[in-house]
Amino acid sequence: MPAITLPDGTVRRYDGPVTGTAVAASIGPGLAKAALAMELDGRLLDLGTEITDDAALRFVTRRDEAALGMIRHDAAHVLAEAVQGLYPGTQVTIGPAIENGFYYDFARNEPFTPDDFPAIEARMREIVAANAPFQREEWPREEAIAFFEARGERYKAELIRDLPESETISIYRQGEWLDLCRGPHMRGTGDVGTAFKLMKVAGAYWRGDHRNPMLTRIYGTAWRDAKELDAHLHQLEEAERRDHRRIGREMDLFHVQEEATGQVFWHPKGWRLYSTVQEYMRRAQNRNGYQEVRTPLLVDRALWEASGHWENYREHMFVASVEDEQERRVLALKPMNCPCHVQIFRHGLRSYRELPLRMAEFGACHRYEPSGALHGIMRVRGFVQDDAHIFCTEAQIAPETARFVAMLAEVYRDLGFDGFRVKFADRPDNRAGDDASWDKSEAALVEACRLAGVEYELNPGEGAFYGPKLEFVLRDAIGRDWQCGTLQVDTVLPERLDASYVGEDSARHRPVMLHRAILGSFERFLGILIEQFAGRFPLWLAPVQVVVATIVSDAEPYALEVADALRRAGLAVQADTANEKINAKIRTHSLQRVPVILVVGRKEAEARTVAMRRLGGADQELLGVQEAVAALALEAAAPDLRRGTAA
RNA sequence: GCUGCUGUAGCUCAGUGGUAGAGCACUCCCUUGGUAAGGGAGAGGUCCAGGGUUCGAGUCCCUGCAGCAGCACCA
Repeated sequence: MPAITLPDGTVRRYDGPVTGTAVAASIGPGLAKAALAMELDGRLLDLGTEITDDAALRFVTRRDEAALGMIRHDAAHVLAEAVQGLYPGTQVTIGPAIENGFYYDFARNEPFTPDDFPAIEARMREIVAANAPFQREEWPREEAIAFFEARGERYKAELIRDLPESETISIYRQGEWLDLCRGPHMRGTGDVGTAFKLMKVAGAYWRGDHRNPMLTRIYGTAWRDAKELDAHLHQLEEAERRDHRRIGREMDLFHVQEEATGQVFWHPKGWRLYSTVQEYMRRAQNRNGYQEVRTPLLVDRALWEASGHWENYREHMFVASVEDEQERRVLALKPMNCPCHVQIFRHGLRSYRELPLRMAEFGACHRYEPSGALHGIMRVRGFVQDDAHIFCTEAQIAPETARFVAMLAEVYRDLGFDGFRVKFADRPDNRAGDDASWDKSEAALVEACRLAGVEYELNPGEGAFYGPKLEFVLRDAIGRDWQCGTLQVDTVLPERLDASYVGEDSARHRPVMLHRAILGSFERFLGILIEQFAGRFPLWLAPVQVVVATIVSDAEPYALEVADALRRAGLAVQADTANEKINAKIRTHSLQRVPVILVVGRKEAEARTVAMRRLGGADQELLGVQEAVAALALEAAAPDLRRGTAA
């Protein structure tokens, strides 16, 4: 006699076990038509599942957020059926729903290409139109293995073999086709709808392990209706329009070339942007009690052996060797700054009175990243970290964490980001240090988060090899997430490199090292910043802040005078006195995303005024020269400096 | 690193085994104009590199390099 509680609180009683389909039908024909699946005591289930006990029930309809995942998962099944129908001999493996869509991994000797998509999509639409019901069956394990092996589906057979004994082997049929699947599914293939599209084809390792064979993955996107699909496709276009590689080229910020793969040639405008951010960061660090240092790029391998990097990351380090009659020395370009900072800390006796000691460096690091990892200026082999190490006592971990999070929040806000999330990455499989010290450092970091009021989600097993870390994830203007900041608790490196200080008790103690960065690397962060603003930077960050454009050549001397006044006020200004019409000049500099154009013609030259036009705006403002210079100089000040002058 | 795709002028891209193309950008000339493209002329090429097939290769094949997408990696 199940009693079923609906979301509005009403309770319906049934004489015996009843399916979700029957419950929906007993409530009303509208719901019977709309219900795709159900949530029973919070568990998403097929409508066909029998309800035997008292439970809270909620029906999932197409409008429900939960429907999206089901549409995508079902679409993956439809894709698999379509592919096996069109390309016999292709083995199926797995096909989950993912953010924005789904994929399915196939094993086939021939690769798929996007040219195959129209045929596959057409077949998928036929399958959807046929609306075969999804039918769940439970099979004995051995039977299932034998079935898939007989069909040559060795990946499926392997999956079943590796399922825990306790797991029920469930099979979902859709018409003639079937697949091993945990479920749940909607009523039938028709519920997938038509708002899907195959997107790309790519290789992917079987079970995500690079030692396994590579499968062919087909990605698709799927939505509840055509409007959502269009919005998603539009968002992808927007992301492409903002691509930092494209904007970097269009605005002449930087380039990369074969002779220095994975390293950036910063052009004058790009370097101005870089410098503006670096100067801002330097001021932020100074305000927050950091001492800036500079350490060598090329360091003897002995130090990397001592730190453990040689053992763990040798193949990802750039190694240099020198030879003379006496000896051969092997050095490596530093892949990180920490061991060098420890050398400064170790130089001379340190007192507890000096702690916490915050040592910062804009540290140029080099890592031989795998070729496939390189991406524009976001993932490179030569980069500069806004790195710092805080040498402190265990008791200082919490207050230093709080202080760091406050600094990071201010920096992100100043640089134009609304908010960030925090992830807590705990001990990885491959790690240094014993479990007791991991217990201690993880507990310390948890406590620090509590004291600092930091809420986080867990990112299990993703810590650094020497300690747990907090990861700070930015969300950009079009909703993409970027991990930039980090704070890591390290008790291993001070031990390995023998860092110590003299305590109040006049005995030697090990400091804790907090590794921390806010931007991560300048290269990556500037790439993110470019995409965040789509190249339309606020005035203080813009690499060219003002263009003074003439209408007639008679205004040229005046235009140069105005540009000079702006330059002396510290603004990045260009004069455009070219033999072009003002329309063309406006267009050129607007495409270059220059925030302010000052137009000067005969009238302005005579009245000593400028006509100021903002990027994207249609109207203009007539100002006196001095007035314009003063206003722009004020507006172009970095946010921290503006707060300073306002205070 | 792995799978697939791509590499032609500064940029975006055409190019059928038979003399290397367009638009934009660039230079010069005309034009002196009022807020997103004025007109004309000119210059610009190791067709990624090396090897092979062929009477003949930008085009076909092989190797390498680089880029793109994804996977794996990311101290």
